[in-house]
Amino acid sequence: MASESSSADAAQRAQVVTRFAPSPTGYLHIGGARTALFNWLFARHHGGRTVLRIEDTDRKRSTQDAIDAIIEGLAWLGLDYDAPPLFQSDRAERHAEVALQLLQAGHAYKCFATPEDLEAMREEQRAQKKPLRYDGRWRDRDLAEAPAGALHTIRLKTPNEGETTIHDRVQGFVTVRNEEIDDYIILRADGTPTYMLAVVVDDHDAGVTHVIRGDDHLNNAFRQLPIIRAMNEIEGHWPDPIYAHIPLIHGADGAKLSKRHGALGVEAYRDEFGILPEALFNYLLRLGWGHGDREEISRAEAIKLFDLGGVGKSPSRFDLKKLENLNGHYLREADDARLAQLVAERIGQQAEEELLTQAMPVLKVRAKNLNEVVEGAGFLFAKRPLVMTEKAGLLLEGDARVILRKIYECLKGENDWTSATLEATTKALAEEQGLGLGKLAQPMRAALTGSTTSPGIFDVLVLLGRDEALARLDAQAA
RNA sequence: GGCCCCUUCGUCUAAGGGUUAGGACGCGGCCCUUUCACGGCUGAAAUACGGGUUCGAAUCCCGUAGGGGUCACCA
Repeated sequence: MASESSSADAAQRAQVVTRFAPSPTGYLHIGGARTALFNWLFARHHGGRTVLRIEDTDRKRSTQDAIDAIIEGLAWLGLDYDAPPLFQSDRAERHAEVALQLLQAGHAYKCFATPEDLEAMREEQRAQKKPLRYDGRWRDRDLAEAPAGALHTIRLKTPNEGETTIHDRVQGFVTVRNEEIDDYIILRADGTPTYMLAVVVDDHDAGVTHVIRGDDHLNNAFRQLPIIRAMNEIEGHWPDPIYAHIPLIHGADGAKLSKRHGALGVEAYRDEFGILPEALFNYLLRLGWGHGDREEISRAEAIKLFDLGGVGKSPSRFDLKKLENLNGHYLREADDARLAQLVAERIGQQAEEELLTQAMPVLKVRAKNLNEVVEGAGFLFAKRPLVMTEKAGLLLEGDARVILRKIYECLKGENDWTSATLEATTKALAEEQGLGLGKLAQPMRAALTGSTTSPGIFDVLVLLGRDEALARLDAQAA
C-alpha cells in the first residue's frame, strides 16, 4: 500500500519500533516465528528497530527452557533484535506505578469482589444467556462499604458509551461498541500486574510504534486502548500505536494449529525435518503474504519488498510439502562445506567432512532435506561387504555378475580415474559387448552403493576412489 | 451464547469493475537420461451460496452458510 511506505516522512521512518513478545510457556512455534519475522521485516524495511520482550508475568507457566528455545530459534532464523531481551517480570513495579496513577486520576478503581463472587456472577450470566463480563459492581460504590481488611484488585474504568474504531493495517477499520468492553483487572489482589496492563506499559516505555501480532489479539486492542488514552490524558506522550493483526496459521486440516498437527518448535524443523533456516524464513514469509508471482525471495529482497499491505486477512494452512520444495531449492544453493558440516553432525563418527564436501554437489540435488542427504551419502562410508537393498540384489541376478567381472577387469587397467575417462572407457566396453549403458551401469550401482538409486555412476566411482571402487566391484563380480 | 474477523484451484497466493481468472507446491503426462533427482514442456484443478448495484462483478452492497478468534485475579 502506497500510504504505508511512501507517505511517511524520513524522520518518522527512522523511528519505527516493532516488538516480538512471546510468552515462554513453550517452544518457539511456527506461528510465533512468523509473527517475529513480520515484525523484524517491517522494522528493517523502514530502517527501524525491533525489541524482544519475554512476557513471563505468569511465573508458574514460564520456564527457562522455553526462554532458551525462543532465543535460540530466533537466532537460528537470523532474526536479531536491537537490544538485550526484556523480561516483563522485571518490570512489575513500573506496572504497579501506572496502575496507581490510573487509580489516583479516577481512571481505575478498587474492586473487592472475590473470585467466588465473580464465578457466581458468571454462572448467573451463563444461565440467563447474557454476555459474560464484569458487571461493574464496585465501579461507583463507596469504599466505606468495603469489607475491612479485605484484598482488592484494581480495575480499569472503561468508557461505557460510544464506540471505538481502530485502523488496523491488516484488518482494516474495525469498530467495537464501548459497552462490550468491561472493567477488567489491571492489578491483581497480590499487587502484580495483569498482561493487559503490562503490554501497554512496556510497549509505551520501549517506544513501540507498530504492534504487529496474531489476530487472536485483535479484541485485546480494544481493551488496551483505554489504558493508553487514559495515560495520555494524565501525562501526555502516550500515542495510540499502529496496529496490525495478522491471521493465525492453521494445521493442514484447517483447525487451529495444535501439537497434533505439527505446531512444532522451529528446532523440530531444523533437527527432525532437516530444514535450512533460509528455507523456513522464505516459507514463513510467503505464508499469509504475497508479492505478485514471487516465490523464492532472499533475506535482503524480503527486507526490500515486505509491507503490511501484502498480508492477507484469512488464516493460512501449514504445508510441509511446500516447505520441503523450498528447502530443496535452498539446499541446491547452499555452500557445500556448510552442508557437509551439517550432514556430518547427523552421520556421526565415520563421516568425513572433506569427502562429504566433495560429494555434496551431486548429493544435494537429490534431496529435499538434510535427512535425505544423509541417506544419499550412506554409500560413501559403507563398509564391505555392502548390505544390498532388495531391489539392488535383483540387479545382480542373471549374468550381471559376469558383466561386472568384465567391467572390473576393464577398469582395473584404467589409470586416469576421472569421471570423463571412466565414462568413455565404460561406454566403449558397453559398445564392444553390444549392450546398452544401463546394462552395465545398474549392476555397477548395486555393487558400488548397495542401492538402486545414487548419483551418476561415474561420480560414484570417483568419489569412492580407485581402490575402494575396484574392491567393491570385485566383491560382487562372478 | 455475545462480540470481532475471514471465505479465489487440495494448499500458498495474483487479479483493488472489463483477463481464455495468472503463478507456485502437490498430482498426471511428455522430454532429458545409466538409476534417482534437477531442469524443460504440458494436463486436470478455484472465485462458498443467494440476491442486488452496474452496459459489465472474483472485485461494490445486503443476506445465508461455513470457518476462525475472543469473552480469567492466563498471556
